[in-house]
Amino acid sequence: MRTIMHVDMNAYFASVEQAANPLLRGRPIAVGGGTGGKRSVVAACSYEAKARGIKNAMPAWEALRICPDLVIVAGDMNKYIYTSAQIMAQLRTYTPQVEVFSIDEAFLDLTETAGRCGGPVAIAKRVKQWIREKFRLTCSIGIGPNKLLAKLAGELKKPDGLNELWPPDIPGKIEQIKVSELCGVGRKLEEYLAQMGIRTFGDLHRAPRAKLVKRFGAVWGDHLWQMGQGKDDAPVRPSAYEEAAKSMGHSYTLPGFTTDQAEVKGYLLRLAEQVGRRLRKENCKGNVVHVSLGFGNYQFWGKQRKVEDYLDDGYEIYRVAERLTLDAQRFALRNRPTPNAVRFVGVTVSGLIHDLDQISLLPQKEDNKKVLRAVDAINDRYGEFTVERAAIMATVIEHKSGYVPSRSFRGH
DNA sequence: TCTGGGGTCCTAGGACCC
DNA sequence: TCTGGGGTCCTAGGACCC
Repeated sequence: MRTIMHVDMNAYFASVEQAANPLLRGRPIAVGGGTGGKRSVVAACSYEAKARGIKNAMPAWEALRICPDLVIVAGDMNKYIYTSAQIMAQLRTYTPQVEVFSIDEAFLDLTETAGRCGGPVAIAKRVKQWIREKFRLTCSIGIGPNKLLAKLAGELKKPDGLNELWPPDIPGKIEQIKVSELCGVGRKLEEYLAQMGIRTFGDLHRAPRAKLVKRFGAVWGDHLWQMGQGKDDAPVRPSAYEEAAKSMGHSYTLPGFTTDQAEVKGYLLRLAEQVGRRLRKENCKGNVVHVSLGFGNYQFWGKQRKVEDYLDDGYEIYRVAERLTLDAQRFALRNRPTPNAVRFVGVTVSGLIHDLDQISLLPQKEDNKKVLRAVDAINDRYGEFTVERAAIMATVIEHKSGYVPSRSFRGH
């Protein structure tokens, strides 16, 4: 049997901010996410805020309504990445088998090494102490025979917990856990399972395999059944084996609705340029362009097309995306009382190939390449969109939208 | 009560080829 | 001429995660 440990930082972003600033300690605080302003959401909140009813992903305006003295702090991603990297490095001193699951979560396979360090519980205690002394942060640690049970074990004791879950505890100790606590069971699946009378882990444990397979298909049905038995074969995968990205995209929610085609195209171009820049930075190209528009009321329209060439030039990506949106007009006319009232724009490129310097297929025109590299260099040095195409500038000047491109972040 | 942003994986149906 | 079965590729859409 394996020995797996799951380390989960408690209220990570918010705790880092409280550790850095004594004035924030003991107070309900939230770290803002999204694009900022009215549409921003709570990316992470302190336990004091949780006690007041604040939840992750809650819109900022709602959070302030519930808790007027909530302190909203602008996130500082660099700080979180820096702290996280040091914690992950410390975890690797116990085993090289560390899977960085997200910025604030990791799995360790201690099967080979726990014996030498006095057992998994002793390791967990040392990890918790190190993190507390070094960063003033707490974490929850779960230990079990696989990732599923290790994560669940930690989940049961929050914050600052240390808990074990082994097969004899199935389903006893976790009989009453809601199925939605399981990684992979979201809102919809929870709903479907409830229709079958499956609400708790205990219910799932007793559900016949055939019934689950019949309802959810061979892949998910079997997966759910395995979970119900507390089984999980998934290996801990060290980050060295991290797979290359399969798609890259950016999206933007407008401050309000717009019916102005030119404005929509301006956003489309801007997003395409962002995607292109990232593709070049990561030294890859893609040959499938996806575009999606939101028309309000959760009416989303999307279209994708595979193209002949592999692209990393934002303007070329834009041209494909722009052509794809021609259909969107018809969709909008059919589905919306107000035609073309766009609220959301997204551009994604997939079908990625990586490490182009070695492969060097589909040579681009040399001077065009040089221009792109020069623009990249300037933007790398002075910030995103210091230099952009004239069409984008026109959009910005015209609408003064206050658009701030931002990479997303969120922690739990 | 309602559009945050960036991803991955799975299913299903149609087109096309042999 | 009509029909079959198997495989692959492409697109659309849904669900979920952090």
